[in-house]
Amino acid sequence: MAAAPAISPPIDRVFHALGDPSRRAIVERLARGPLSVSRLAEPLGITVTAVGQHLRLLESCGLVASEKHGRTRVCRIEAAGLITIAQWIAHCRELWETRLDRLGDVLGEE
Amino acid sequence: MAAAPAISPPIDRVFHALGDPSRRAIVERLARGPLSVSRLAEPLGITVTAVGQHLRLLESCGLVASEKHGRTRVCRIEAAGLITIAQWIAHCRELWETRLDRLGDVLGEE
DNA sequence: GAGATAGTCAAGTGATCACTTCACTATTGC
DNA sequence: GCAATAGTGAAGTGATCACTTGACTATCTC
Repeated sequence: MAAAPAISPPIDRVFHALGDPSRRAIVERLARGPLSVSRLAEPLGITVTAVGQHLRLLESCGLVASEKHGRTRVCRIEAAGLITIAQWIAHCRELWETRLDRLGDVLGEE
Repeated sequence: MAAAPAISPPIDRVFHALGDPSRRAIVERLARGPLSVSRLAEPLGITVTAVGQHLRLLESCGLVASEKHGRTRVCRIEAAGLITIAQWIAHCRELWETRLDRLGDVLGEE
């Protein structure tokens, strides 16, 4: 066995999703306003199929939402995914600052 | 050709780095205080070699720093990487809010 | 100096990734 | 109804990933 990296709950998927430049470009672009799949594909230099695959992933981790209007799928940004990672960063910062506080206490005691 | 996903500047690497649960655990753990390589490996259930590989990646994108003291490598968290992604999120939020503002203007005009 | 301890290097492996192409199914507009 | 348009599904491919093992180099301790 080449080993398993443990389970993959949402937060993994969100970071992983944003680790890809095409997907990050999609999110950034949708932050400016809703777009169709083919519109999203245009500047990326990849096929609509590939964009569709990225969108499925982005939707699955709360970074994008979409709905079909006729034959067009309209995509828009979804805050949930971004909030997830913002919270993780905040959590880290908290741990870090708590530690600095404790360190300050110890130094203060002397 | 199976296509290239474009260039990979720091921000890609940071997101990619944090997409792995072991690496995220390392960062989280170091937020509580500095640790040696083998201490980091202990709760992860992977070899020190693997941890060393993760650390190299984490260092290369400004999430961790380390220095050798004798035969031990002491690792600590580094803010740069986290700041990078926090800024990206802020950038997205800005785009999104600007758009909402413009939308508000348009609606207000009528 | 000898033996344990801490980490590193090189090579290999199976799994996953980011794409592709080709065939197909809605819709839309003349 | 028919052709163009918008998207989806399945299968395949090369590249990268997250690990491993085994051999090696410091460094510390007695």
